[in-house]
Amino acid sequence: MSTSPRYQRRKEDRPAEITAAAFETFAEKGYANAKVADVARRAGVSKGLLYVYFKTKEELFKAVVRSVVIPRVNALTEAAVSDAESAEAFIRGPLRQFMKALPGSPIAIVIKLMITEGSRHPDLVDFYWDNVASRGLDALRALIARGVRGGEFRETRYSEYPHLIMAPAVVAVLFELIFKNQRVNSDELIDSHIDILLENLSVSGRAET
Amino acid sequence: MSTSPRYQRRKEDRPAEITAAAFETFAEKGYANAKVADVARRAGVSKGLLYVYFKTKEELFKAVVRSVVIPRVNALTEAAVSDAESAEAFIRGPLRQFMKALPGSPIAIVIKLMITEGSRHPDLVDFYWDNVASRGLDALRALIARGVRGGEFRETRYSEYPHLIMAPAVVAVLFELIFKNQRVNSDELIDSHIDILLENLSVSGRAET
DNA sequence: ACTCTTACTGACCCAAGAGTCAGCAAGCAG
DNA sequence: CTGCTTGCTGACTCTTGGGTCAGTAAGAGT
Repeated sequence: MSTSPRYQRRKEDRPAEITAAAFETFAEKGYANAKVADVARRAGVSKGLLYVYFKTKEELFKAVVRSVVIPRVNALTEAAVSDAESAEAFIRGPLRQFMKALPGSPIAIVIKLMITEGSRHPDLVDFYWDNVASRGLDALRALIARGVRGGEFRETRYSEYPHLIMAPAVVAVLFELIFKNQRVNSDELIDSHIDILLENLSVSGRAET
Repeated sequence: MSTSPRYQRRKEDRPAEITAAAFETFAEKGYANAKVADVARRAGVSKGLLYVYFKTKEELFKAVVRSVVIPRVNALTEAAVSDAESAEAFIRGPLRQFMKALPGSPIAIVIKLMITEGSRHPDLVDFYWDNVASRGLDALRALIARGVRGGEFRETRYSEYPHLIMAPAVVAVLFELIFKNQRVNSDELIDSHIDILLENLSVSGRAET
């Protein structure tokens, strides 16, 4: 009676599998409360093997952030600058969708980890700034500029501080993070904000609600 | 040669002193990385004594949040509802000051702790919601309602979602928390937001910048 | 089928830090 | 001055969890 092998050798896939398991674990528990043993179990791997691929828990953490963040940002920033649709259409469509999806997305978790562990990992903060925050803000600025150039929008404070465009979405993320998605309707909050935003940007003055 | 006593017995003052020291320590390190021994040393007290007054580290944490949060909230919410100044004046004055002060205030630290440890202390989250978030939002709603009633403001989405009023201030807090007050000018960001907000609320339509 | 490389395991080690407790001494009462 | 209460100390224990390594077995090569 031949037993099936107790494990397979899959050198190639291990790092990605471990990274994915680590992301889930960090998402649930936060960095400090996530045990390396948990990550290993989730990845279907022994603790020893994990330490073959990642020198320390901290290095594993950095790998997670890197692997999760970059792909998400590229897609959106590219879309924002393209001329495929009007700036207003982009705000009402893709941008609004993005904002509504934020609380449930991996980026929400990265934001949380940034707040939690950022002070102890300055290089990670730099990485996040360069690759996410800063690029996102630039994309928004470019979007508004495109709208102004095309005569859709007037010049407002939003050109200077695109932070104000994202702020409500970030707050929605925090509310769901802290209060476990019960005490505020994120979708309506985002919709209200988009209305206010576009009314403010509009060249034609106030429309009826 | 008589030595001065090695310690004084000050039963009454100990809890408050320990709570204060704990707040500073949690602020610097976060809950998980703060050592009880550090708190004790900072309070000028032995670890054993700390455990006389607080059964566990967690209970100490709750005591900290309770003692820090309540006094701050009362002052502002009361001012918001009083008729001493017009709603617009209140927004341009005290509310704006409050927003600018937020990142450096204890509330910022409590927000961080809420994000970090909230999931493990549901009763604390409830406490925070009841005594801070919910009350703050109600006060803002009341403020806007007062403005509308007095003919200063028109009805807008802000009445429904006062979250949108605070959102930029919260984002400013996060930026300083994560990026250590270098990469955004919080004060100007708040000023810009207040301008946009009041323009939107104004019954008379758009004014010149 | 036999060998050899190496991906992989899991028992182990050890530092860190939460929580305990027997005893010490401040300082009031008589 | 003496005794007694109790606020206070700090050395101790014990658990938790990050990190190691000697050994095991997958599975390719011959």
